[in-house]
Amino acid sequence: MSSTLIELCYGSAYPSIMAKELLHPDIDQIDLSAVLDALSDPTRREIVAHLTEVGEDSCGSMNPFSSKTNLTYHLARLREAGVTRTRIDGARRLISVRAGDIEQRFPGLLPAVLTAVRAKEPS
Amino acid sequence: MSSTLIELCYGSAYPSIMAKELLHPDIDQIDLSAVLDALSDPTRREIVAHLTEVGEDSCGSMNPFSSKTNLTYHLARLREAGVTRTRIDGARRLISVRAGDIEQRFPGLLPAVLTAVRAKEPS
DNA sequence: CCTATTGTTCAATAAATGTTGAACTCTTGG
DNA sequence: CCAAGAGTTCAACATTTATTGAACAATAGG
Repeated sequence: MSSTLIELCYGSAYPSIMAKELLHPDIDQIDLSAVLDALSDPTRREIVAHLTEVGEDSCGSMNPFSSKTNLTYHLARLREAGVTRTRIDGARRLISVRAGDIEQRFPGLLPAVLTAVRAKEPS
Repeated sequence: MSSTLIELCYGSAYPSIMAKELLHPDIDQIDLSAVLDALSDPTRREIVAHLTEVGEDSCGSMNPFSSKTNLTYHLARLREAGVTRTRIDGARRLISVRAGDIEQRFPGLLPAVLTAVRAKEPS
């Protein structure tokens, strides 16, 4: 795992690379431990469930789930694990779940987790 | 989570309770975070995969997976999460996966994880 | 150009995690 | 009863976590 947050976010500590493109693992590099770890946190699961429902959402819209700073952390965790994709849209970041990729890599896993989340917390 | 290992193992720090009955959550108390957390560790996943294959096994037979001491820790983790059941058989402990219970509580979850484990490490 | 908005970075902190070796307890077979 | 085998407990440790507030950077709109 990267040591600094900037490396975790951009895959490099180079300032020149900032705000260009965020680091996403490609399908083959998605690691089961990382995914399960990402999904083992209740806040992150709620984020994933929410994103699954709405398709795509900005960081700011998800403030109810956690504080702004902490959200950055959790979203980085999800993205770095390969669970979500973050695309830059002006000043905002739009997040979505990489449902197809995760399904391709670990069939049945995400649906099972989402079923469990919905069972506990009805939408 | 319990503070001391003895509490984690027996649900109480009372020495008189030792070696009598190990603490297992019942189905309704099995927590998704705890299960995902238990399964997020590669060593524990291998243990679960192995147990799924052989049905039931003793602590000592699983030494290849980790050191004796560490095995106690990981097995306590799995048992406390509700993933495995440990029954005492004389001087030995026989461990098995609570596949039915987990399936009832979180349908599809364990099969998906096991499929992923097998895909990575062919038996 | 200013400023509000959006989100990130940094440093700090408290707690949990995985791992180890030495000492211990319990059970069983001789 | 005693020694060997099975597994646990304990204390210690280096890492990783989740969380916070203050300061920062980038963009969009007036």
